Amino acid sequence: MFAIGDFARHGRVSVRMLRHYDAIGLLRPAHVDPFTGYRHYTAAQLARLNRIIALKDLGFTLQQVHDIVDGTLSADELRGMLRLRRAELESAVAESHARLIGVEARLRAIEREGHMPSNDVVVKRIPAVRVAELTAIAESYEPGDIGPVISPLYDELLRRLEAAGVTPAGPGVAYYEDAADGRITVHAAIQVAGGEIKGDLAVRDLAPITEAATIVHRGSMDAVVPTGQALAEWIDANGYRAGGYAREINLECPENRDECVTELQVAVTRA
Amino acid sequence: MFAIGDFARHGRVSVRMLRHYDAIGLLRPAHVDPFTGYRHYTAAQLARLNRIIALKDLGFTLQQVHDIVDGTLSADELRGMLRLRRAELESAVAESHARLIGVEARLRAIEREGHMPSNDVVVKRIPAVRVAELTAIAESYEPGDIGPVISPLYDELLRRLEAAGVTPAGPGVAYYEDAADGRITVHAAIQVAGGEIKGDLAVRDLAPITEAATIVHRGSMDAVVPTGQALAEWIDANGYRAGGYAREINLECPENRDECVTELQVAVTRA
DNA sequence: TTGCTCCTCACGTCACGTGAGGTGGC
DNA sequence: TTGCTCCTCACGTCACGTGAGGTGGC
Repeated sequence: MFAIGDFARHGRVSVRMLRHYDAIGLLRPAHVDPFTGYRHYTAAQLARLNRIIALKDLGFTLQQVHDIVDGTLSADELRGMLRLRRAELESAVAESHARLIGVEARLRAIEREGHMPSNDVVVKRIPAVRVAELTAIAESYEPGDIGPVISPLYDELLRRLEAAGVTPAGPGVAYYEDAADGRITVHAAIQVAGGEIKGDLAVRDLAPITEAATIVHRGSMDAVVPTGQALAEWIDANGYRAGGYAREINLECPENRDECVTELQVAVTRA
Repeated sequence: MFAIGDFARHGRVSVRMLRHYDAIGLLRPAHVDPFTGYRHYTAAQLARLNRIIALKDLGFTLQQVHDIVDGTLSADELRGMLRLRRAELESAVAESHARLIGVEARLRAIEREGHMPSNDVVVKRIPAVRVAELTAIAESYEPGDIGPVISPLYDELLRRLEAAGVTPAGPGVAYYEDAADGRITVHAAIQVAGGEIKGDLAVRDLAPITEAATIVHRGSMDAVVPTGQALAEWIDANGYRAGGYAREINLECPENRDECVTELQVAVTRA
């Protein structure tokens, strides 16, 4: 029989852990003195303690350890738990690795520029969104070619929405597709509620994006190029690959165009 | 200006998170209605939110994010934080990977044997320990050759300790080294307290073991071979390599030799 | 009037670490 | 008598999730 301190020493665990395992019923002392409350353990219980520690070291919760050690799990259920744990660990490795890539990219950036990049990229899921839209063709993806096309498109879109008695349900969304001869199809869209829309307007559901790299651009869209470039560099440095043109979410655009706030969203996949 | 719900939607965070960031001073709303307490955010604050989320996604704590975003950290301090984070992430990857190896080893064992191995191996640090000991030579590492050598050695050791007026400070420790011609030096040792020991006894400090794979053997040491084998198999299946013979810690040995409890400890390194 | 959004507490999470305050045996 | 070990609470950790209970504007 060992006192709790000796047992803890042999098992390389803390006394507090043994008390905790007692409290949750995972490892009850072989004997407890009814007067003093002192716990006593047998050497044979060290095997059980090792079993517990070994499973805990695999990352199982104490509840799971309890189920495995004392539960009446079939071999199949055990296999299932181990497979699940394996999958979780694979994700954990992948996630830590992705973070590592991100930290290393920032370290390189700080070496290059002397400070951290001030404009931050976030990867997130974008849900599907219903929009009303008008489209037109622009000569190229240059801001100089896009601006003159998309501005009147939005003016017209808002006019028609008003005529149809519809109030936008969210921000404007501009997006782009390749057209023939290197030209670009420009979509001037705005979020609307679920129902039907009468009048001269196309209603579309934009597909959700599982993983979109996003960046916030502040100022006129005429000056979006450096922001777009920062986004592209981040995507490259963090081991992603961009798929297509960025969506532009017009979050706010007051009188002064230099105070507009736009979010760029581009679908990405692991390179 | 966005109400908290809209701002949360655009930022893909929960309303609760925004309230939390307000509470800890990480992201204060641009405006709070003095009557209703309603929080309002500007689109421009989305850039700050993204900055926060991006850093959080690298695994920094909110306190660290706070320091990075608002603190007056020099480029050097920033570099230091990123390097530390990098090191932490490297360990995290290694740890998850080691766990993954362990889970996979168990899955293979369960496929092979239809159930989980019942005898569990734990890797732990063994601190240095001071022992008094006697040594002798055995013909081989076979239990049949070891037993007859070590038993009288322990009898003699205990006799001499008693003669010297010393009480053991811990369990017996047997360990082994290669001698000439394939023979084995047997050390029959027992833990003693720090002071001087008079009399006919060698006192030695056994070196600590940084990483020891350990297993608990129950029963007579005559039947230790399968336990030793289970330990060796685990070491192999989990990507370690054993260094030398196992130490045997005699935790408990009552009259009935079949109820002895012994821990085997063998130094390991990553293969 | 009914939804919807917003608000402020406040508990729960997970596996213990870390005191506080006190007792029993050498 | 002084250390040492043991005991039982009970708070703190980290970043929110999740009700409970209530209010303000369309």
